[in-house]
Amino acid sequence: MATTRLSDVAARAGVSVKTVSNVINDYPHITSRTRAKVEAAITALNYKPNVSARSLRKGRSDFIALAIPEMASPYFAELGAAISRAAKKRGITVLIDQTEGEAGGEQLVLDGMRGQLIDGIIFSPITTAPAKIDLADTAKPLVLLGERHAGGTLDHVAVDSVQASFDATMHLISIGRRRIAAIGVGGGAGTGVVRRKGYRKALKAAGLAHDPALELAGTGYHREDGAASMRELLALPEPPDAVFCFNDLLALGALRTLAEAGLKVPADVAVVGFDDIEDGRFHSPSLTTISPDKEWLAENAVGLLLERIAGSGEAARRDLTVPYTLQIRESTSG
Amino acid sequence: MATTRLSDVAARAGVSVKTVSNVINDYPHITSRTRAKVEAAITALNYKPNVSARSLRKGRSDFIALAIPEMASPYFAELGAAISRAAKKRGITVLIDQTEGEAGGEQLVLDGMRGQLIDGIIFSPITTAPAKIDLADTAKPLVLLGERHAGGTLDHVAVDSVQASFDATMHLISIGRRRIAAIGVGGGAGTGVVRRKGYRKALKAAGLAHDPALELAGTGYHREDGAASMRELLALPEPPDAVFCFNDLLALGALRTLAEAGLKVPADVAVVGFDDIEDGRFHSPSLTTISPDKEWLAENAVGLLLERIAGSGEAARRDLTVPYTLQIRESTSG
DNA sequence: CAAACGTTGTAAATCGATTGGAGGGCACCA
DNA sequence: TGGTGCCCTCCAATCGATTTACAACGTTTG
Repeated sequence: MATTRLSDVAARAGVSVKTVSNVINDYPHITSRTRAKVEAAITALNYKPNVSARSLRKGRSDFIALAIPEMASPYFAELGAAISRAAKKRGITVLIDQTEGEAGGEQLVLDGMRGQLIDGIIFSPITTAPAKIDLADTAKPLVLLGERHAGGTLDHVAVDSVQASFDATMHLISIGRRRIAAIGVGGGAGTGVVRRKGYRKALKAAGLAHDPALELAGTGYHREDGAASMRELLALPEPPDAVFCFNDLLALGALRTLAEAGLKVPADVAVVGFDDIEDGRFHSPSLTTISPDKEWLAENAVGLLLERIAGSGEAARRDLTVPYTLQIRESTSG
Repeated sequence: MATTRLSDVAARAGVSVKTVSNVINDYPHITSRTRAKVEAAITALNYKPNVSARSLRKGRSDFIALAIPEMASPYFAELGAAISRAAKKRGITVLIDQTEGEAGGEQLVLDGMRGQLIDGIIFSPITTAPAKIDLADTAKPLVLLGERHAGGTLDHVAVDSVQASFDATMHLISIGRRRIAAIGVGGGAGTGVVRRKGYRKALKAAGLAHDPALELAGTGYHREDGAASMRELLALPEPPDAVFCFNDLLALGALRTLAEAGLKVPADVAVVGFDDIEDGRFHSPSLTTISPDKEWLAENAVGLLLERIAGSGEAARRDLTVPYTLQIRESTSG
C-alpha cells in the first residue's frame, strides 16, 4: 500500500535515483548489470512511475482523448475499442469523451479541456461546424475523423464518403432497383450532405430521376430515426423499392419497419447501410453495407496524432483516406 | 497557447495565488467581490487547473477507471456510457480499460495500474476467479460488478441473477413451453453458474425434467456463440421449444440461426435474453429479455466508489442489488 | 604512467497547485 | 481611538519524477 517511489527503487537496487531514472528512460551508457539490478528492484517492488509527477515534469502524459458523440452507439463503440487497442500497443492510454452530440460538449473538447493532461485529441464531431473547428485554438494536436471539408487546416482521417455512397447506390441500381430512397440526408457535421452527393451522382449516372420525396432527413442517426423515416417512405403513394441508409443503425431501424409492415427484404425493398457494425452481420436478413476498415482507421488516426505530438509542429496538414469495401449480404441479395 | 497558470490568474485578478486557490477550492472567508474578480479572471484567461500538478499535490485526481472486457460489446458500451455520465455529473472522469477478457489484462487492473493516477476502480471481471480478486491488494478502492460470490470482501453491485433467471425461465414455462434450453452455462466469472441455478430452479418448480443436453456451454458470450449453440440444439433428436440465453448477444445469435433454419419465433421456438441492449428492442422479432436498470447501476456503482474514496476506509462492505424487469416482447409473445 | 573514456553518484532546480502559518490592512463597533 | 474580527498577502514547503552540471570512480588505452 505504501506507494513506492523512485527513491525506494534506487535504495533497493543499491544505486542512485539518477541511475534508475536513466534505466527507465532508456538512456545510453548503462551496464547491463546495473540495468538488470534496477529492473529486478522495479519488479520486486512493483514500482509504477507516478503519472502525475512525470507528466508535470515532462509536459507529456501519454494520454490522448477520443471525443465521440456517444459510446453506446455501436459504430463508435467499435471505433473506440479499435483506437484503444491501437493506442495501447504504443503504450498510450485513451480517454473517451462523450460529447452527447451537443454543441456544448464539443466546444468543451475544443477548449483545452482536461487541464493539459492529455497530449492530443482524436475528434469525431457531429454538431460543430467544420469551419469552427478549424478556427479553434486547441493548443493540443488534433486529428479529425468524419467528413472532410474544403479548406480545412487540420489533420484528417476519413472514408471517401462520396465514392462509397456512389458505390452503395450503384449496387442497388445494379440489382435492378429504380426507385431508390435515401435516409439520413440531414445528418450531422456534413455526413448527410456528402453521402447524398454520392447517392445523387449514382442516380444521375444511371439516368434515374431524382425524387426529393425519397430523400429523408430525419432527426438523428439511430434505429428509431431509421424506423420513422421508413414509415414515411411506406406512406408515400409510390414507395421505394430500395433504400440507402447513411448508417447501419438507420438501416436496422428501417428493416424493423419493413418487417412490421410485412414486406420482404430484399424482394420488396432492398436495403443498404453504412459502417458495417456487427449487429448488421447477424441480423435477419443480414445487412449489405459499406465496410470501412476500422483497424486501419484506428491505427492511422493514432499514428498521425502521435507524429503530431512528437513533431515540433509545422509539418503540412495531412488527409488520410480509409479503405472500404461493399459487403453484399442478404438485404440486397436474397 | 501559453499555458495559463494559477499565478497568471492571480496577476490578472490582482490578488494572490493563495486567494485564487481558495476560490477554486471553495474555502470560506472570501468576499463575493473577490470571488467575482477571480472568477472573471479565470474565464477571461480560460484557465484550467493542471490536473497533473493538482493530483500530485492532493493525492486525488478525480479520475476513476472502469475495467470491462470489451467496449464494443453493446451491454458494456451502454454500461460505460451510463457510468461516464454518472461520473461526469459528479465532476469526475472515467478511464475505460478493456481487459479483452484476458487474465493478463485483468491482473493489470488489479495491480495498481496507471501509476496512482486513478482514485478507484469499477471492475467487471470475466476471467479472474472471484477469490483471487478478493485477495488482490489494489491499494485503491474497488467496486465489483457482476455475479457476487459468497464470502467476498469487496463492495459489489449486481442484479440478483438467480432470481432474474428464475423469472425468465418461468415466463417461458408460463407460455406453455416444456422443453427449455439454456445457452451460456459456461459463461465467465460465475455468470453462467448463477444463471443456470435460477434456470434449473424454475424447471424444478414447474416439475419439468432437467435434460443436460439442453444446457449449452459454448465458448463465449457473443452472437456467434449463440448462433453456434443454437445450431447444436437444432441438431438434437428432440430440439427445444424455447431457449433462455444468458445474455442478449447469445439470443441474437440464436435468433439468427433460427431464421436461417426457417423456424418461426416464438411459434416454433421462444427466445429470452438477458441485458436488454438496444439491439434486441429493434430486432424482428423483438427480444424478450431481463432488463437491469443500467442507470441505477451506474449511479450506485459510482456513488459507492466515491464514498469509498472519500471515506477513511474501514466501513463495512456493501452489496447493492440492481432492480430489473422482465421485458416481454415478440420473441415470446408473437 | 597519464590521459581518455565510460559509468554512476551528488546536489539542486524544475514542473504547477496546494497548504499552513505569520502577519498586514481594513472596517466596524464601542 | 483602541480593539476585534475578517479578508487577504507573503513566504516556504511539499507532492514525485526528471534533468542539468559536475564530480568521482574505475577501466582502458596511448
